[in-house]
Amino acid sequence: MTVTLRDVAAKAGVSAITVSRALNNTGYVSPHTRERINDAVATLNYIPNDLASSLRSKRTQLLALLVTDVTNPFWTTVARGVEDAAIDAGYGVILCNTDEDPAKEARYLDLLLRRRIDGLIIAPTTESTEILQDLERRTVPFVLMDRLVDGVCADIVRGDSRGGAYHLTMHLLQTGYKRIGMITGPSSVSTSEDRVAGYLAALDEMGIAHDPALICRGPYRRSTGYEATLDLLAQNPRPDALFAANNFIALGVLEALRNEGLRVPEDIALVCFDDFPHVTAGAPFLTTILQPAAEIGSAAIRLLLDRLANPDLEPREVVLPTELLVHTSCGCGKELRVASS
Amino acid sequence: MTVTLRDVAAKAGVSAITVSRALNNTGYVSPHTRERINDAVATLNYIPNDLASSLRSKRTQLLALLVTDVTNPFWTTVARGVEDAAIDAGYGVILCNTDEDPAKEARYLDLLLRRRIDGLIIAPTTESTEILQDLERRTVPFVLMDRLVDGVCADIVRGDSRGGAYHLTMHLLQTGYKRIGMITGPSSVSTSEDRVAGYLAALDEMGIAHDPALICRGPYRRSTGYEATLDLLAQNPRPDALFAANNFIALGVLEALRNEGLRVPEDIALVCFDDFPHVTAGAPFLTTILQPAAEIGSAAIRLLLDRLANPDLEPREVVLPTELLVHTSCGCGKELRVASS
DNA sequence: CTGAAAGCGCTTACAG
DNA sequence: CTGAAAGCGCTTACAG
Repeated sequence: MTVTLRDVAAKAGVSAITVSRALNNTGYVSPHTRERINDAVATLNYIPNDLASSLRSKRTQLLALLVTDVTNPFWTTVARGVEDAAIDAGYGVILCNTDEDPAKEARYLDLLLRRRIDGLIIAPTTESTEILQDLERRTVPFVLMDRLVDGVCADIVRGDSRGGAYHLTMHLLQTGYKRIGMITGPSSVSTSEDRVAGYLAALDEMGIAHDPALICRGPYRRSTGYEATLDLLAQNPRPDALFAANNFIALGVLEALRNEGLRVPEDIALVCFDDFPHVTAGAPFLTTILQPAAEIGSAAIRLLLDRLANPDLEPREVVLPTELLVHTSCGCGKELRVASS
Repeated sequence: MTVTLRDVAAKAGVSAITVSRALNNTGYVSPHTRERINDAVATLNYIPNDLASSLRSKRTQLLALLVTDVTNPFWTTVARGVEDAAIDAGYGVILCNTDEDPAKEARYLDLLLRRRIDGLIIAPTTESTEILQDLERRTVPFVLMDRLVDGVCADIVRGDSRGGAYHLTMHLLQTGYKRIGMITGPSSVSTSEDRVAGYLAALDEMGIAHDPALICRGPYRRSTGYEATLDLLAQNPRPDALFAANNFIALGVLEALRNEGLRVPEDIALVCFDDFPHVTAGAPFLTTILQPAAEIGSAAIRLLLDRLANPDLEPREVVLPTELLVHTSCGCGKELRVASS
């Protein structure tokens, strides 16, 4: 029923291996033979069976990318970078969304290992240590992305969270803000603590004592921004600026401020990490630290390919610089200028 | 090196088929044997090879979803609906982004057929006819999504574009707007023409002659909204309301209006299809027709599973109702109330 | 430049 | 309830 290599070989009057060699460009095939084979492939409408070839060759030419939230444009942009770079290298990419859920992550990983992917890029959830150590034991090639994990020594690509947070905080301080509320992710996620570290470093450099009550933590979600903002606004004295450690948190902050009747930046300043590029189209909705999402993706593929080529490589760390965008318009006509540089 | 079924069988002191039966719950295995097998699996850290089992059984338990733009939250929500429903049924889903590019679509399809996916759900690009007819010839089970294609008779799930556009237009007319500019997608995409049809039906019902100059077409992109808005604003008399046929077009419209110094809704009204749910969080940024994206996804899986179970089924069409949301806030504090119902 | 044989790791189909 | 044999559709390794 389905056309196989054997059928093509019969039609072309050659052996199966010769067809394999012609189609995969592995080994020599005379031009005349090649032509006959191509004709046979075309008339029979042959589609090779990658299951069979992968089973035999022990390579699938398939990589996987596990991200923690596909609804976040940061991650879709990373995914685009990964995919483009992978295709250039002749690999396909399977995109999986773990939703920050260790159970989902474990299920996907099991599925992927059963499919015998050649390697994977993973933005770990908050409890990935064991899963990753298991991968190390199985010598599955993988690259960490965005987040470091204690006890796991592997290639990693990430943005400069600490540096970015430092710049964002400095920007606020130099503009004259003094009491900056920091709303960040879980303490178990390295980006979250790195951003706190950058924030503290800037305060320190400017000789401002830091108030622990100004630092709020929670999942990288809208609700975290909303609730933390209400908490921070209840403080006395209340913050004159807020630092949202990611874009979703910033949305929650905006919502809470609106409900409280506070305007940005007239009543309170707001800055954040990442934005919503397709909505804001190059004009971030707040003063923002932008991470080079697509480059993070392509760098991860580069590390992974290097490792596939040479499994004994020492683990490497790639830290990509961030960009401070001081801004301006929210995409709907209302000006949200926080400060100018 | 890698642990195989044979190794597990040897360790458990049974044959390979028995292990296969135990792990797949196919056929009887005595409780005692099963226990020994489970122990062996655990101590050997066995991971089944799905390539081998798929090759033999001719089923991969894998479906594919081709969408035209993963950066559009409408499609990520659809994908979520597809994936959740697929997992419940024991299938994995491979998500592919065609970017409205027929070449990319063809490349993905080739890759997927080589991997022998069991079926696929496809939101076709503007030139998919041949590719889809090829799928029909190969009897690959597939379901169309969002868009009909001329000359292709297949299962399809879509939102009620015509009905939604009718309601949106009626809403404007009943609020008192009379000259409504329509900015829609390419005429080769069925949703685009359905939305025009709904728009025309509403005008007709209210006894308003339609002006062809008020209908602009282009890709479902921001730039289309931007350019068409400038064109429409140059008309005399100029429109008092604009209808953006999708969310990205609406962003371009907003940008153009802002550049022209026009406020929504004081100077001109604006309505659209779909919004940016994660950014606006339930409060659409404009008066909007919402399509039930997740339900479109799960319905597609249902049709596809039915077809896998029974390939001779007559093609079915599922049209899901849309919802009119009259609104309000743009997510950054500025009110964009267009009209009230 | 081309081929015959063996095998990747499973499951099907047939027995008992 | 369990097993021996065959085969899914390719590619590897060895020859010529």
